[in-house]
Amino acid sequence: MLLPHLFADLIQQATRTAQKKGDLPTFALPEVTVTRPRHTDQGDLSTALPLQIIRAVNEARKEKGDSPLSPVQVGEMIARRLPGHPALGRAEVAKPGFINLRLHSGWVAAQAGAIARQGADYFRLDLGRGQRVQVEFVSANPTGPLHFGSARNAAIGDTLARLHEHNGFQVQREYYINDRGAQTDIFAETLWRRYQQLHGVAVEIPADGYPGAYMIDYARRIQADHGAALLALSDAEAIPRCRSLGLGLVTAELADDLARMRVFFDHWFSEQSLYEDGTFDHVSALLRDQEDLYVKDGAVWFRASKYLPKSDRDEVFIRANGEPGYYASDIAYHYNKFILRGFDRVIDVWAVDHQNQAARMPAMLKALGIDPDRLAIPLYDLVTLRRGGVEVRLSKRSGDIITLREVVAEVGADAARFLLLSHSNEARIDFDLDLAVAQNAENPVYYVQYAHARVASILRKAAAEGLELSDADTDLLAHPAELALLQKMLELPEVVSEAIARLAPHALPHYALELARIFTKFYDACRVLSDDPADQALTQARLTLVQATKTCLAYVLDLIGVDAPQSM
RNA sequence: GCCCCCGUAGCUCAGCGGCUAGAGCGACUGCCUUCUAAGCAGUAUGUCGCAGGUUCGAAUCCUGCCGGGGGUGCCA
Repeated sequence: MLLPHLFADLIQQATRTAQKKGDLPTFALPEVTVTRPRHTDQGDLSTALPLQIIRAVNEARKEKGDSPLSPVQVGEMIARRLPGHPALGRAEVAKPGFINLRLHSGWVAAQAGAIARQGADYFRLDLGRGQRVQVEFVSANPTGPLHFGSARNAAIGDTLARLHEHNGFQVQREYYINDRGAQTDIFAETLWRRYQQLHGVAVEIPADGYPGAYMIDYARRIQADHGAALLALSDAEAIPRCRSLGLGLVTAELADDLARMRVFFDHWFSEQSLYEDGTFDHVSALLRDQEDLYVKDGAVWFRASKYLPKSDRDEVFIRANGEPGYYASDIAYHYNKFILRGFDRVIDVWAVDHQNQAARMPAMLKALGIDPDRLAIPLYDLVTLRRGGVEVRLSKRSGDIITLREVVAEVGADAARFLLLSHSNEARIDFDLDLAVAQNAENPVYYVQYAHARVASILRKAAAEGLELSDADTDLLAHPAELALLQKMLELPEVVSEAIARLAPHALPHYALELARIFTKFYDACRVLSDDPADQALTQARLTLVQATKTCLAYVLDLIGVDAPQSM
């Protein structure tokens, strides 16, 4: 249980007791919230409950003819009735009407031993209770290399997946391949023309084709595998062939690019397969039977307005040209996710330019009989890349693109992930690549990694001196720097829980930085290893603390997919 | 026009109802015979875009305005 929840329970019990004993009048209590105050002199955890209930208290007292109480008096009445708990230390009531609670320092110190014993399990929560969750992310069109914007999607999606799989969910990472439709057609034709050009055929790529040099690379690879064999084919035969060969090349490349960011997918899902295995037909029939489809202007429309009372807008299901629109694919796809594959929960990670599309998803889910709350769509803003202050366009159609691969090669997967995850999803990321590289050594990610390397170094040295981690007397951990370090570790489950609830991982790198800073202060203030035999017990206790720190740092770094080095 | 996001220290950004607004970078001053100085200690810096409102309490919620970005039915 999260510490704020535990303490909220204690406060609630105390308040009920105060009511039963007649200190306070009886009335319905609001939900008790306990928060982490900003300043240490305001306790480790704090609640403003007296301020929230003061009106109800005094109204009830007035009816009985009693004089009004101050929030501080109410706070004291509650604080007096607090039940005992090993984690609970002192409780004090502060000025306007806060109850500020301290953790019991002996209990805090003992957590060092618990963490060292249990490892990362100490921090894990069973939020999912085994629920199956799918995280679908990146899913960029398979028409070329990933540009740097996709790196943000990759970092967010993968970290959301890691957060879930460490905290009680069964997770599947999926990449949705848009392997049908106009973009794929143009991609296939461009590839075919490039292939022909390699063999000296005087043809041009389509006017709206893909001009990037990478298309020539793909053509070369087809040439390497098949020589001139395709030249004998007609356009009608060659283009589908090139589509298939090209998609194979691109998806392999996508997987390779993403692997360089430590992102690995469990499943690559083909949009086309929805049309080949009958899912689309089945969903169409289903909607038709529900009278959710109608014809207008030569197109077939889905009656979305029926399911979204606030909207009178319907969606094109099948376009006038007979081709299903993307919304149709999305319906079939989500039918597949929820009904055919039975995920309890699905997370689609999309960029903000899909905001309207995201807003329309609940309509289809309701039509399919699926609770819309089972689908979550975190939206993140775009990444603007600059080089020497000049914006570098990431556009896929411009020919000159900055790829994910290039940037990762330049700044490294660790720095890239840490940086991309440090911003809230809604914030646009705008950074200068030259600056990022120039500041390489000053990058916060290295500060965190350095802290981990120092921790590892101490433990290595201790092992070399024959010291073994054993049952230490953690009561010896009483230095402010030691307790501050433990306090920070104890906050981690709250950070994780919040990140999952909001589908927003950005607090994790910030937390990692804070933890690293507090460790480094401890490192500076408290010598761990000592030659003096008289210090043996303290050394043991501190080694336990260092081991706990290693566990905690490594776990957070694992969650954000950043390496935890043993040395630097 | 309408909808969504952003506007917090010189820069990049956290904080999004709680009691004295933070971090990193940058600036300035000290600190390496001791477990990694990719470090530590200290100093300086903010009308939290503007104006109202709600609340015991607002950077945080509501309304309007200003500035930036995105979206707006047969592309995805």
